[in-house]
This record gives sequence, structure tokens and C-alpha cells, in this order.
Amino acid sequence: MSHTPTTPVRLKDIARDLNVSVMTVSKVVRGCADVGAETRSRVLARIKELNYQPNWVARSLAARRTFMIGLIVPDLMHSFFAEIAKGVAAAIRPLGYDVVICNSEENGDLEASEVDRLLGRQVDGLLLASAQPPSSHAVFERIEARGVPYVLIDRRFAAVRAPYVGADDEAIGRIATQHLIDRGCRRIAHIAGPALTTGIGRRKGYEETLAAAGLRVPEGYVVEATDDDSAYHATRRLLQMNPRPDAIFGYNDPTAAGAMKAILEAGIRIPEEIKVIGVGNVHYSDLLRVPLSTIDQSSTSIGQQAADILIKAIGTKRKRPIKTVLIDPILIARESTR
Amino acid sequence: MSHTPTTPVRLKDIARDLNVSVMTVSKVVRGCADVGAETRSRVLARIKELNYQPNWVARSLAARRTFMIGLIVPDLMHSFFAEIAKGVAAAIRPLGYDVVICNSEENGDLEASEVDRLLGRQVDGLLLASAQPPSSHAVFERIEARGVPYVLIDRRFAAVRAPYVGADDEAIGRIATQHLIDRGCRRIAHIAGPALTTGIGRRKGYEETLAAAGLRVPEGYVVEATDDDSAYHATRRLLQMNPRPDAIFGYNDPTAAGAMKAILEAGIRIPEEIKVIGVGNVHYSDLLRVPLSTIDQSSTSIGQQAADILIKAIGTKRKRPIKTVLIDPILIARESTR
DNA sequence: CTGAAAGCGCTAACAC
DNA sequence: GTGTTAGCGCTTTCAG
Repeated sequence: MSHTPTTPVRLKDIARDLNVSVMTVSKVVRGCADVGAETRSRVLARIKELNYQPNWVARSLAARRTFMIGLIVPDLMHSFFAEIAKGVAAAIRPLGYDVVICNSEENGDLEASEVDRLLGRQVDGLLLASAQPPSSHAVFERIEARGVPYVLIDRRFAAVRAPYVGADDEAIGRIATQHLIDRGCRRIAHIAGPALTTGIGRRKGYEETLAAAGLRVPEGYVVEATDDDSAYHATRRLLQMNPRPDAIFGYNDPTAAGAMKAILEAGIRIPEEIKVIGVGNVHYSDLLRVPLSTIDQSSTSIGQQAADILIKAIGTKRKRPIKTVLIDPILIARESTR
Repeated sequence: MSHTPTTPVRLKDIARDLNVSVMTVSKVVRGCADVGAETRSRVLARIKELNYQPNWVARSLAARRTFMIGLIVPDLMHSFFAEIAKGVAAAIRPLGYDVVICNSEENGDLEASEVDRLLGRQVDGLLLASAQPPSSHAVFERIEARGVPYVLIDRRFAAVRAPYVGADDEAIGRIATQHLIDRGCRRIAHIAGPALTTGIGRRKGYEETLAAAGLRVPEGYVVEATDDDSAYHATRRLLQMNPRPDAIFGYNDPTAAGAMKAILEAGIRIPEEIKVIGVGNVHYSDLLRVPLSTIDQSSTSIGQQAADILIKAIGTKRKRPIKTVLIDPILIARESTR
């Protein structure tokens, strides 16, 4: 109705109206026990009446806690991270926290500046799917210097002493590769991801499994790509090779999807001539041209578990044991490796 | 190195070290002109040395501005909204704003509580892809009562006097339907979305175009669905009908993808026997089993334009003309309507 | 049980 | 140019 912007109601206003102190009202708002029953109900009534909403900025400054946590992901458009974000939000919301989501665009410097911003905003904790190069620890040190708890997600940093939640990347590489071998493939190519633990681990699992099976692949069977588009182009090169691969293991679903596009476009049949497998079980995997076999890594659960660990760390004085949660990857076999 | 959490450096610390007043330091930090060159450089040096980072909570309280804006979307997993979020972030970041992203899960009550939280956090503005039922204005009134600028995204509310940025939904419906007619389809079914302006507008465009072409469709040719899964089931019902549709217009890409899944599963060929078109041009549209024809609505640009309008409104005293940006939809014809 | 005092770290507005 | 005075709206601490 009244479209005249009103200055928000403050504790002070309620206190004045009721002839009690600001403190008493504050206590009622926060649900402290030490307030008389009758006083409490009078205050509560007035609060409802005026529709009082606490000013969280003021509250945060005084209490030195914001009840905000920061989440930094490399790319929100990748549904894997969107799902993590969802899991995080779902986990912390009931506890009264809000999450500020930032996109690092897979760029370490941008990420560092996001971290600084979030720290400047006094977040109580940080969740980080970091795009830092593996040996660069400056960002983590800055966080630690501030004493703000944080949890690493998806990408691991061996030298950093922080909790981590993610999938077992080497296991992912092994499972995917073994699956292709089991399906009779012998010339298995790999679209490797960026040089982060995810990409490196999956590639390592791939190489180990190949070696264990006594398979050797020609020079050039491992190509690099970061998204569906670069994977598309990389795959076109792969298809020129002699002998041509009879399988491609993409380091994530988007790259596998890009590979499929190149393969089908070349008039090659999936899975008859080339089998394809990805990682991530993104939501649309089974809607692709050929439903994509993939390795599921429970993204929602990653978000939730990371959030749980973080919240516990926030509520604790100092030095809890550094937890590492490795989620067991699960093979989802679909048409693309039939 | 030093993993001993240090209390953050404050203006006061720098002021003390340099024997100047807190104000002077504050002015330097904010880049005010009225500071002596020599003083400024001393302060700057110390700031760098100590790696001073302003406390934004305190700053926000004092300045009565947080430089945070809130963005509420129904579903971050839907890449349309993820893309909008990205566009928003990209647009406001260089201006010093941060965005707090919230998920309403397509639930009006949850959305209302998110709005309250964001308002409580004193955001400077709000971007809202609202899940409110069309006649419910309580949320908007609460925002207006606080005098916080906001702009509506994607879903429109005719009675609400706020800027709006989104696609022209009726045009979308017309273009999609006309395209199917042009391709020779005569029994065009529609998977209608929820009863919001998006769903309603697209359906209206569909019906108008059908009428204009003198086409009538049997009872039951319009079914409702909200996501790929419900669309999958709805389409299975559609396929039982007699006569069977020769085209399906899905109100967005996920529903169209779900429809395709049901069609192909039934052994029916796309586009030979049934043509399919969606809306949104989501990122993976051309990777689907049959590359999906769709209507593009420039999601990134929606985010950017909405953010621009909001930022301008924030920087203004009061009452700017209420801008409505209707983005022209563009047909992207792919294999599914060949 | 209630409240007064003392800030949280910073900035607006105005003097000097 | 620089600094002073007053807070922003809330919570902490501790006395009554």
C-alpha cells in the first residue's frame, strides 16, 4: 500500500515504545532465556506489529560474525558446480547462514581477488573449488592468516592443510578406463583436463589401468581440453590418427559430449566404432545424442558435506583434525559404451 | 608462513603508526582528493606494507550502503538462470558490487523469506526472477516499503510498477509455432509451463498462431510440465493420442529434451515423424540426441541489462521512469525440426 | 531478570 | 589539507 519508503524499525524504536531498554529487546529478538515472560510477550507483540527485521550489518559488526559463507567455483554454468552450490545452500540455510557465490572463471588471479573481497566482507568461512595452479599457495595462506576456516572442494592441494571434500579422481580414471577395457576396447584415448588434481588424478588412473592391462597407446592419444568446445576440436585431431581410437575417456561430461559431437559429425558410430565415457553424470547426460556413460560423483552430497565440515569448524575454537572426504565414484553405464 | 591468525589491520592502526587521524587514512583509502600528496603516499605505503583490507561490514554500517545486490532465481541448475547469474556478476563486479545469489526452488514462500533475508542484510538492490503466483504482490510491496530498488527478470508482473527485463514471451510462442507450421506440421502439441507470464505468454503465442493459420488441435494437445522429467511423462501421454501430434513445442529446452526422450524411446523418429522445438538455447541443446531447435533469448544479456538498470536506479534519488526491456527472441533451427 | 556503559570499524558533516 | 565530533544499529560485559 504505502509506497513511501519508511526507515526500517530499529531495536531502539521498540524499546522506546515499551519503556524498556534496548538490551531487553535485543535479548528477546535473539531468544535469550533471561527475560521475564510478560516483558517478552509485550516485546514480541510489538515486534510483530511493526514487522521488525534485524539489521544484519549492524549485528554482524557488533557480534563479529556475519553468518555468511563464501563459495567460490570456477564456473557456475557447469552443472556440476551449480549442483554443489545448491547442496551448500540447502545445508547451511536452516542454520541461519547465507552463501555468497562467486565465479572465478577458472582464473587463479580472479579467484584470489574474490577471496579478498569475501574476506573483506567478513565471511565466517569459505568453500573453495580452487583454480589456483597446484603449487601456488598464497591464497590459502592469506585465508589462514585471517583465521577464517575454509574447506577445499573438488580440487585438492596436497600441501595445504585444510579439509577437503571431493571424489577420488584416480579411482575415477581407473573405473572409467577399466570399463572401456571390459567392453573390449584396446585403443583408448583420453581427453585430459587442466593440470589440477582432478585432471591429473583422472589421467593417472587412466594410465595405471592401461599399464596394468598391458595396453599401450600411441603417442598423441592423450589430448587436452577444458570444455565441450575445445574437446570437440581435440577430438577431430584424435580422429585423424592412425590407428584411430576405439574409445575416448573424457575427463568430464562436457568434454565427452564435445567428443561425441565430433565423432558423430564425422559419420562414425557410437558405440559401435568408438565408445565414449565421461565424468560427472551431469543432469542432461542421458539426453545426449547417444546417452552418455559416465562416472557419478554425487555433486549435491559434496556440497552438503563440505558445508557441514565448514559449519562445524566455524563453531569451534581452533584446530580440529583435518578431515578429508573422498567420495566413491560410481559407474553409470549407458548407451555410449554399450 | 605465519599461521597465527592475526587480528586484521584497521584504519586506526595505520593512523596511529603514522601520527595522522583516522579520517585522513579513511580518505586515502577511498581515494578522496583532499589529502596532501606526501601524506597520501606515506599512508599508501603503510597500507601496502600491512596489507590493509577495509572491513566492509563496518563500512556498510557507517555509509549505509553495502555494495551488495541480491539475485533470486527459481533454479540455479537450470542453465538459463545460471547464465543470467553470470551476466549479472560480470556486469556489477567492475563497479564494486557483489551479488548474493539465492535459489527459490520455484517456491513463492521460500522466495519471500529469501527477500526478507536479503533486505535484512541491507542489499542495495534486488534482482528477481520471481516465483510468486501472478496475483500475489505482498513481496514486492515489502521491497517497495523499504525503498530498495529492484528489477524483475524473466517473469513479469503486470501490476507491479518495477523495471522488467526479459524476452517477449508471446513472440516466442508465435515464432516457435509458426516455424513448425512452416515446416509442414499440422498437429502441433504444446508442453505448457507453469502459470507465470513465461508459460502463459508462450502458450498464448502458440494459440494465436494456430488460430491465425486456421489450425485446430484436439482436446488434450496442451499438457503441463515444469521440467524434463515431468515433460517426459506428459509426452508419453501425448503419444497415445489419436491422432498423434506431428510436432511438439516445449515451453523451454528441458521440457523439449524430456519430450524428445519419450519420443525416441517410443521408437518414433525425430524430425521425420515428430518435430520438436524448445526455448532458451541452453548450452547443450546441440548435443542432444537430436540437436534441438530452439528460441534463443540471450540470457547473458538479460542479466547484464537488468544489472545495468538496477545499478542506475541505486545511484539515483528517486523515481526514474520504469523501463521495460523486451528482448527479441531468435529462432535457432536445428535438426529436430529439419 | 534488567539495564548502563562501552564499543564493533568505519564514514558523514562540519570545523579548524 | 586535516581533524573533530557524532554517530550507523547492534551486542558484549558486567553491574544492579
